[in-house]
Amino acid sequence: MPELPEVEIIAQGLNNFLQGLVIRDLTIYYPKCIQGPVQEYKKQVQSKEVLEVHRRGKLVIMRLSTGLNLVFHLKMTGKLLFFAQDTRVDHTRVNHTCVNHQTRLLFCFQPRAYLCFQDLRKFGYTCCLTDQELQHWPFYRDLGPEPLQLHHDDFAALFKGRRARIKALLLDQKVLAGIGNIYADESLFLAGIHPATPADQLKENDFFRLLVALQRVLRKALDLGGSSFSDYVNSLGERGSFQDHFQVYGRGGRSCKHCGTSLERIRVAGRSTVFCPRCQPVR
DNA sequence: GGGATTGTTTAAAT
DNA sequence: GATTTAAACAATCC
Repeated sequence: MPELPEVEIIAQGLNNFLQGLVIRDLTIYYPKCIQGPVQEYKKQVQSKEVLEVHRRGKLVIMRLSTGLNLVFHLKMTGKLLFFAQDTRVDHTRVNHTCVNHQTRLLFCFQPRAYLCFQDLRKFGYTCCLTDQELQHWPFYRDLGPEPLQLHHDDFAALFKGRRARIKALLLDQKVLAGIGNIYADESLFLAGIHPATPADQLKENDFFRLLVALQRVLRKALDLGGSSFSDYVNSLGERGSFQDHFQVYGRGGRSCKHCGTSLERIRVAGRSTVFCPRCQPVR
């Protein structure tokens, strides 16, 4: 469930730790997490230097020397953990935080350090793409704008003439990049907008409040180290605390922190959706 | 063992 | 054709 704030924190951490390091070895425990030919992936990353690590949408992108990009999508339960040089590595994969039963990949760097890709659910994946391949990859190419770098004029335009429910569009990575179930529900609550409202029924003022709410929620989550209600941890294995500030997500049936009304749980765009019928009325 | 979990893709419907 | 919705899929936990 890492969404924009969690992926951003991971990418920033890895940028600090991995910049300038050279990939010396890669151990593959679960080949299916690699998209494309596995041996080619291994060959491509071998001896490459990490130039920089950043986030785009929910993707972690590690820029390597000679124009290659190591891309990760963490999906629900993916983790990217950094281990410094003095970490003991247990290749038997038993009861060890660095290499355990969740471990799918282990990168070994020079100077000695490790990057461990763990993923309980095995939905996460990685691929190695040239700059050109990355630009032409449909998922990457079609990503919508970054919510934190968006101006109010451009925001309303994203929804112009669209009848789909506002939450479905917030979750659509082609409309807006990086938003998932948590931050969609939380920002709609803060903006006082019912998640099932057709986008074309919203007024200019609604879009203004929605972008303010969205950016406020994302920034607060970033400040608090992300949401760790399940298994998210940053690149050092540390939990965030934004889950302690959820207003609606995962709180169906409990009372609204603002007005006391019982929060409702419905399905929108195939996903569990919680909202306050009083603070977010249908209009 | 069925249901819930989620982000994304694909197919079907409008 | 474009847009929208629903179903399918990945694997695991409870």
